[in-house]
Amino acid sequence: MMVESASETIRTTPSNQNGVSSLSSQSDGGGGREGGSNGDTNGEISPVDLLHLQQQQALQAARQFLLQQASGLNSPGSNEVKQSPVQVPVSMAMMSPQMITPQQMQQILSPPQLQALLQQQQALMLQQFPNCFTLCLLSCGLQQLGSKQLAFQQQLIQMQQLQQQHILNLQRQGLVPLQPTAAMQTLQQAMCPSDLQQLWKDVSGVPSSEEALKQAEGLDLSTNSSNSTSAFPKAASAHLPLHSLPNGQSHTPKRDSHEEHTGSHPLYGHGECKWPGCEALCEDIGQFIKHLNNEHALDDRSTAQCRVQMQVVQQLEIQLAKESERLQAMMTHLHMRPSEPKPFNQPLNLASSGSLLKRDSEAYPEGLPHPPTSAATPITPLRQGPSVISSSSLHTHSHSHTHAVGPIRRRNSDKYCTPIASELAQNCEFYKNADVRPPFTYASLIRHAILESPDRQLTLNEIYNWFTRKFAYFRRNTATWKNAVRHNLSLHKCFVRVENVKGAVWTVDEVEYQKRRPPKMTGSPTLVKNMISGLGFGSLNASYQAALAESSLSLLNSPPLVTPQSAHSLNMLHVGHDDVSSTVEQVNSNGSCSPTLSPQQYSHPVHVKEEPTEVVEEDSRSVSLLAGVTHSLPLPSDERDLEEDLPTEELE
DNA sequence: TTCTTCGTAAACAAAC
DNA sequence: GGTTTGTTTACGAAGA
Repeated sequence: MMVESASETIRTTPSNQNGVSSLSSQSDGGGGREGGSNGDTNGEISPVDLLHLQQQQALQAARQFLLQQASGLNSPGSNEVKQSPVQVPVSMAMMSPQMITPQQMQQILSPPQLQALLQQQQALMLQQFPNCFTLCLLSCGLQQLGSKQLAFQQQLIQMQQLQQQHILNLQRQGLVPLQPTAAMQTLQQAMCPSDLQQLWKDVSGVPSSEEALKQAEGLDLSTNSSNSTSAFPKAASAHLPLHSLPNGQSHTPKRDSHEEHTGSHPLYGHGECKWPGCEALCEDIGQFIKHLNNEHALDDRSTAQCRVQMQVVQQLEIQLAKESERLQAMMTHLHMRPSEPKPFNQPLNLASSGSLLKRDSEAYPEGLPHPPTSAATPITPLRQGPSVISSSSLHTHSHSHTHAVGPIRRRNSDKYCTPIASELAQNCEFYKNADVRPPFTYASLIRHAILESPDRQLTLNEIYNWFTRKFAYFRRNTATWKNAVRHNLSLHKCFVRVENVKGAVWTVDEVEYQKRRPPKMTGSPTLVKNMISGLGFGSLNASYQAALAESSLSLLNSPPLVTPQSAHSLNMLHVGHDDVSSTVEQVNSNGSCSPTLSPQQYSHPVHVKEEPTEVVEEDSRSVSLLAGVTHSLPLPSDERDLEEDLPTEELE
């Protein structure tokens, strides 16, 4: 029964809808409900501007190619260029009035400026993704870049179409006398053979001519594509047909038959040729193969298109490298272990979408909730695995049973997720509108809700309201999560129920909350620090480790706080996973839509609006509560508060 | 393998 | 009597 119920929950969960499609639409400037707002909030570029920049980039790339070809204008090959006066107007008409011709572009901008524009465009593309992108990079490493690359490639396809149209147009006008040899040289000069091959596979999904030859000869090319940063599975490229060979040979029958067998081809879909700017209708894969061989053989035009595409990809790779370096620097700064090269075909957290996402939660270095994360994985890391952010986001877990969300979320929250306050602060809009389960435990969320309130106390109903207000996810299945909230409130000693005149309110006993953390990490700051370094940052969540190290350092650097009496408590305060967040928050949280709490604030004694009518409990809860009540006035965080709060721990 | 944590479901009681 | 609130137990999944 439980299983069925859970399964039903999963089935009815629209989490998948938050996946790639959702974010993709954002990327496309569709202005989805949420995504739109995010984009507007974080990006300084509108979809229209982005499109315009893309067009400019496409033209820029084309222009560069044309300039290179210009040197060989007098070559005899120019005679081979098709000239169709009639087609010129047509092709021109296909171009958006907003587009700027290469000539105009040249008049307006200098090559360096154009190049700078290109770079800028690339950066903007990265920024196009909501802040989750940066967050994902931080929390999940680069693993989700693969899915982002997909998004980029979708944009590239659009750019390709523009590029090809323009190039074709120029060719038809006789402005681009392509010379086969020159074109090939240009290609070869652009990149080394291996890169060329990789790009062919990564970007166009078409094997390079060289590789094609090898494949035709039955050579094993498995050695290529080192750490495939491509979002395209190797298998896909491996099955790519050889549309043409330098020597004029066509693809091998074997491959052909395979293509026809599988009926799939990266350049074929919906009965159309997906070659940039082609869209030729092909009834079946066989016809498509013929079309591919006839129309998209290795000629000047195809080479030019490839060349342009390569430049675009190169720029993206450069940008990726820069962002990677930035990430490394950030992680290093945050005491995180520099992430090792990870396959980019793994989803970003938050959401990661489906097919491309790995189900292995381990794939996420640190999860982010990346909820907002990747375009491909809008889901939270929780459930769908995807998520992701959880992102899910992150992974497409085949959660066929009971726990649609729980376990996954929990692990993510404890091990991989970024600090809750930071995460919520940075992605509050996302969670507020996207039906994505937050990658945090109920306890963490409840605690955050309570601590976020002015008086550090909330009634059950207020907690409910906070959940529904902050997370779209909690606007459904109310019976389930509300029960879970109540269950957590009752179960965890860190949540203290205080009777008011008006009723009962719930507060947080921070000390108790922190005590939930692994006992191993308690001890002297030095011990903690040593343990962290001893672990080599390998067995713990990077952010967690970083926070631990950070806390340890902060403790060491805060003599007033470290007293023999308080050392133990302090440790506990700084060991909690959400403390991690708290600690890290201080480092990371910059702009946020919701107030974030510093560790001191989190551990600040609760101020109960009205004195409890009676304190019946005599367990630690009551003791802690009394201590909290005693300290009443919520002052700004400072050492004194923390110090005063610490003795409560000794009472136990 | 065992223990712990977490999420979920459910039963139950008291208060509203 | 119905709903809300709070407590408790049980179970399964996942990770350490």
